[in-house]
Amino acid sequence: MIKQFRGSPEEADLRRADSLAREIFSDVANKWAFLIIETLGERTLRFSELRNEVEGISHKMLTQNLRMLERNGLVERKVHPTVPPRVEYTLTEPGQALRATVDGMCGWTHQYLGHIEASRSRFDA
Amino acid sequence: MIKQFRGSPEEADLRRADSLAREIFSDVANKWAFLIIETLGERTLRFSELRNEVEGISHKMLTQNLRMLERNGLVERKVHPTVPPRVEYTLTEPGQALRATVDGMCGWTHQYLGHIEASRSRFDA
DNA sequence: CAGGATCCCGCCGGATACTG
DNA sequence: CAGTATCCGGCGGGATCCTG
Repeated sequence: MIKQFRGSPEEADLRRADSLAREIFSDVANKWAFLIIETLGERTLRFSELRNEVEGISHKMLTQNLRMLERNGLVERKVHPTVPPRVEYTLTEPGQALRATVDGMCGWTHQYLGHIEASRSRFDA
Repeated sequence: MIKQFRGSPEEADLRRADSLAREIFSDVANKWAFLIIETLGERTLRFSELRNEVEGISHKMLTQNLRMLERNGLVERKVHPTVPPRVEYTLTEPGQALRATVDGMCGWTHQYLGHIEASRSRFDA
């Protein structure tokens, strides 16, 4: 990504920004994060609701990814101090922005389902 | 995703399509695949060129992901029967379509870099 | 109900060596 | 140069138990 500015004073900053970008990319570009974002959509859901709707996710993976998303400011975590506790998750504005991308990928998947299935059959032969 | 059509004759097909979609999603929604797609862009690159440009990827991960992408019909693999061998990889049309999504995510990352960094600092405190 | 802590198995993925 | 095969350490992630 960085090819120019070799040795220039801006270089250090650019490298930092670049490595941070890569780090964020690694965090977020994972299957579970995407599915969570997609499931949340514009709704507000509780932990257990997410657990039920994101098919196949384990307790642990859900908490881990929610923490990660919260840390990066993509979801807001709201705790209601009741008993039993009630914790709600909502996409923030950056989260919503990313959701547009994830939506795009879902659309892509459905659009090319046929192509892909055919390609697989060809390849596996 | 599937809520309607319970018990209808279409149900089986829908379930298949759905599970296939999830499978594709799991395949493709991973860091290395994204970075490879992004790196390829509109160019045609050799194995070793990819290895150099996709920073930090190992030999093994590169081959694995290229195979996966080829199998799903996202990249075309062209072998030149010369010695030494020359193998070139190019995004197919479905691959290009997905690249649009990945590009979107890259843009997103850079756009919200500041927000995210700030959010992290807050969270880590 | 939300979620930390722990245990532990499986496989992910890096390093290395070998073929065409 | 591109790619397969093998080995193996580390951690990913599931299952389970425990708190507020």
